[in-house]
Amino acid sequence: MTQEHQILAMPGMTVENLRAKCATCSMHQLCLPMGLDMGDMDKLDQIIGRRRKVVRGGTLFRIGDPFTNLYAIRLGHFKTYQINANGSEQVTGFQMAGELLGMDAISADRHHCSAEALEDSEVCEIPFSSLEQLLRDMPTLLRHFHRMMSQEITREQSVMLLLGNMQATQRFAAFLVNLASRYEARGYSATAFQLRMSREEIGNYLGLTIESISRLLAKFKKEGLIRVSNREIEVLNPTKLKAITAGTEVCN
Amino acid sequence: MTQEHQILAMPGMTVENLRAKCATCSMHQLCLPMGLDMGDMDKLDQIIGRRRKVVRGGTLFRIGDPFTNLYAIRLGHFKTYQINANGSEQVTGFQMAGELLGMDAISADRHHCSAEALEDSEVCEIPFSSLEQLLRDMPTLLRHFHRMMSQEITREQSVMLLLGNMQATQRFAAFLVNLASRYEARGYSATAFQLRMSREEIGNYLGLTIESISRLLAKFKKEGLIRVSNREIEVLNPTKLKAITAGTEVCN
DNA sequence: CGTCCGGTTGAAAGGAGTCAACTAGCGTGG
DNA sequence: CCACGCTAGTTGACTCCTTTCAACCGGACG
Repeated sequence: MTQEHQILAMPGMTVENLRAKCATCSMHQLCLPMGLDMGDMDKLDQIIGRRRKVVRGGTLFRIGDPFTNLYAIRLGHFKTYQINANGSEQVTGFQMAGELLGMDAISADRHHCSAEALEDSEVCEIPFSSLEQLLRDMPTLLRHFHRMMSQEITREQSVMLLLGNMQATQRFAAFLVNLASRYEARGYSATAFQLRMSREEIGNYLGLTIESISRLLAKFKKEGLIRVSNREIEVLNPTKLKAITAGTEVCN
Repeated sequence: MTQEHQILAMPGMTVENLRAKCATCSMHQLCLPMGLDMGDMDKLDQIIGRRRKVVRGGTLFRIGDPFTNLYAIRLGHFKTYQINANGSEQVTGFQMAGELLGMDAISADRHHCSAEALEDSEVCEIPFSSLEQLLRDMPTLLRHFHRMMSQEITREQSVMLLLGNMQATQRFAAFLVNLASRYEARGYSATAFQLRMSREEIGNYLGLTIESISRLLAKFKKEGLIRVSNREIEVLNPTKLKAITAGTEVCN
């Protein structure tokens, strides 16, 4: 059952309603499966601020910016990164349409990372103070918001696992498997997709160098696991890729 | 200004009140500086469940356990860890008195990591459903809760940075500096403390082997940065340790 | 007194990084 | 339209940091 089907299984939900709502803001895509009814959705609509386009390479927010909004990605891809004390970057994540940005900023009212668009993108601004007010009257939304924050925590924990005790091959396999499953959850192909980020950004995220990524790509290609052409990826053997990720298959 | 001073600067707060409240649950220590008044504190008291003692080596919760409670550490130290698909552990954090455990479980109603006591410890159970109910009526608490979740996100991001682009020496320095600052924030010495975790657990957390930790300890000792005796640590040169953490000082 | 466990130290091995040369694709401007 | 230069990516050779393997130490405990 795809996410769309889950959404349509909601009481009172029609394809037209769904289209109309989802067109407004990806926050709806996030909220619909959680049991929000149409009345709740309308209230949510009212607090959602303006849409904002961000061109490829443009920044949505920077480290240190005062925190006022969360951002729901409507369209496109982003990366978030931190800057080390010595000036070096660390990519902390890649986000796609339907995901929420800026939750790390709540703790200190300042953004702790920067967000940059990997392609021309569009977001909805969600003024956090309005959202928090709304959360008080809408238990379902409150619950959902907490789930989203918690999900971000678990996501980061799995990256810690990746960086903490996986070898290069396993890390890269895990990266591809993760991307594939996220595209699949959004109704796109899990076996053919485009990398929106550069080799350098992938390497930075995985704690590897650009050369290592290049070599791993070549290796997977040689072993018949994937087909690669520039940033175009086709997964030929998802099972084995998952086995490598799990550490079942020892890759040499 | 220490945390205790901040707390005492709150209107209507006396040393006795503070003692009484903090004795009940470390959640109060967390909440007091955030502007909760005494009435709010009492309401919080009412939902806080039983205290629970966990002996050294005992587990508070395990991966896969159904999620019902958050836990505020009253006393002692814990570690949280995940299990990889191939069965290997990854320590995701060390928690001390005054910190909150279990927030990663909200997203899927199951715990995503296990929590084990590093010494005889005590926690307060906070039934999450009651807490969420209370959050609706107490904007200050709601805000505070969101801050705590967000703080966990930023904490993990800094671990990602540590694992993603720091060398062994820098990682270990960062680990010590982080511990020191947390003890300081709790009113303990920032220069002399005891490691509650084994070399193995430190290594696992930092993505290094037990031997590497041992060597780094010896190295820092030789360079006059610290004094070590078993698990007793004394920081002799905090400035240089911070410089190594920051990557300013290149350590050889 | 022997054994076990946590920790230390040394020597060798290996995986990823660094350095460097090279290729391909793409936009610009003559 | 082609040449040029720029950027992103690839590939090879070598280096180095951390791991691995192994021996050893010392305190706790039965």
